[in-house]
Amino acid sequence: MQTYFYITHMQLSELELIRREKLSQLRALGINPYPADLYPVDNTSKKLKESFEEGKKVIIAGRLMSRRIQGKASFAELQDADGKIQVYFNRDEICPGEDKTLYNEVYKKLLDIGDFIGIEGELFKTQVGEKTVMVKNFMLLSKALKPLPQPRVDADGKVHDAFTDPEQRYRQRYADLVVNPHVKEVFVKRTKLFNAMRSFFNERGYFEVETPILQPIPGGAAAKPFVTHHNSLDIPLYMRIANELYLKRLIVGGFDGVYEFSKNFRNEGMDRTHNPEFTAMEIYVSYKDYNWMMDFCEQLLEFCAKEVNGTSKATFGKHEVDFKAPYPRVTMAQAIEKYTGFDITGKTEDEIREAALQMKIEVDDSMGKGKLIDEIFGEKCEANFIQPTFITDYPKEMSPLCKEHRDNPELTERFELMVCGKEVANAYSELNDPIDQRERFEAQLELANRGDEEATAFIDYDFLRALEYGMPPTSGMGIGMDRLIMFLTNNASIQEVLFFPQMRPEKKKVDMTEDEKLIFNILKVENPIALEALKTKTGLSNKKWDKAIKGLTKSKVASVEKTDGNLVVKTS
RNA sequence: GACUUGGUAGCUCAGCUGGUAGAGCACCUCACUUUUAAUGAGGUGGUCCUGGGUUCGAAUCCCAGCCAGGUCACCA
Repeated sequence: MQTYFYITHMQLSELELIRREKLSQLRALGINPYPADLYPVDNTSKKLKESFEEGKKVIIAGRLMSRRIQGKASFAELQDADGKIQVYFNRDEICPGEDKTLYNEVYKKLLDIGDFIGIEGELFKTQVGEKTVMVKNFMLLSKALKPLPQPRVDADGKVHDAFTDPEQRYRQRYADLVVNPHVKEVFVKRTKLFNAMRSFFNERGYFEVETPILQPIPGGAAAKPFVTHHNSLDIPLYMRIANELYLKRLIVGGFDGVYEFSKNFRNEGMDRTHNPEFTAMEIYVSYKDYNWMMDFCEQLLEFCAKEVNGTSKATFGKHEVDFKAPYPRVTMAQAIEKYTGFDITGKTEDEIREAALQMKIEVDDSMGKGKLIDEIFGEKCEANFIQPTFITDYPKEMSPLCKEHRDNPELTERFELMVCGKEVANAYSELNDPIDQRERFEAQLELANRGDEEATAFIDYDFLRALEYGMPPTSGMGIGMDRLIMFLTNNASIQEVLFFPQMRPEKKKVDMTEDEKLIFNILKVENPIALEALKTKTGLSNKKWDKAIKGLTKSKVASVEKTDGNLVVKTS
């Protein structure tokens, strides 16, 4: 028990120990640092600044974020959900009587930056004109035991000591949000985007639904799924990689338009633009085609951009992007011809492979015609589309869920929306011919067997059964929500737009090293013990011994004492 | 996965060819009743990411590993 106590104490920094000490001093004064009572807040920092009234009585609450103490008076900043406001603590205002404890002890000595406090006071303006709350009474609402990072802004608006280390910011997003208002703003915009899309769809009568996240067959996209296991059914289940096939089942079931914000999971690599879980929005509307969906998409995005940023324009890195509709529509063949000079129309697989080789694009025998075209597009064209552009009419082979093009059986009625060289949306005239769909699934299976990792290796027979009951002509679209919000908030990294991006687990620091435990176990048997004897018993090398015994004495588990000229080790 | 940069106090960072670990802010003590990066004086605070190696001596050099960022590849 004792060991545990000392070790845990060792891990606390001086600042943390001081705050714990303050905690017990507060309790000694009869102050509960974590009171249960409701605190009757009637204002926010934002409201106070917007509708300022000299002398108005207000009750606010928030975190203490900075303090400027000048003896018997002090200015501080209180931060609530809306921002910060200056508060003024004056000893004689807070303690009108003889007892000045509340100011001298509680406020000056026992409060810390980061503590939540409630304040009753009156509005006034300082000599410099700063809108301020004159504190008449205050109450500790919650004590902070860990010190926050403290970025400060100087007179020129320059930020000093900003909390910037990405690892710490992502692992401790709570701290990031407290001290970095611009980070909070990103997530406010994220939610605005979701709300904007919802209202756009709802106004048009489309219906928000929920479909399974645990699926027996992971369909609707080509991606490696996470596998889990259901105990009582004793079957494998997969975390969804897409929700497409379920939403189409609902169109079969008779809904005119359904949409879902779908948390998807893909067991693939992580990088600046990929997180294992991410959010897609998928919408399906019956009796429409992909031409209609392009109109719908550009109107949707213009609306969303304006709702989020107040303008259709957005800055992304060095690019200025304008989401104002309409967007250019370019077929894949036109795009390839424009950027490579090669016309793919009517060419055989071998001719295209030859062309790709001449463009120095890596190809292999597992690649079919569609895959080759996709490679050429990805390599030579994609990056050129900065302003929102619809790329249309993808090769059939790449699009197993998409209806064949009405004018060309080698193509499909599909578009992707490119922004800054990246895909933001993907849409089809949905394939609703059950026999064609079955053949496409089988072709995918064959591609998968041929070694194409992107091809789908599962056939969802229940989905085919649904199609056999009849699905009306339907157009569907998926939008990568994380990617879209990256564009709208000018963030190059997906981690900046997710509250809690996936990270490798933090390693727990061991309380005692193996060598320290070895020494400690000997001490438990023989205590005190001569230093030389102890060292011999451990059998440790000089270096290891030195390190281990210093570790123990430092954490005050053991101490070395000199008695009669002999060094003796004993536990503390 | 490859390459690359980094990990030193609560935060931001410095630390040269190896020689007793530093600064600013924060924190603690004192002074200061309208300041705003408040101010003045004094002080405390370190597993230099981890583990090996070289060396009389390693934050520094070498090897291996962990974590993170970036670039590229792969992948939606």
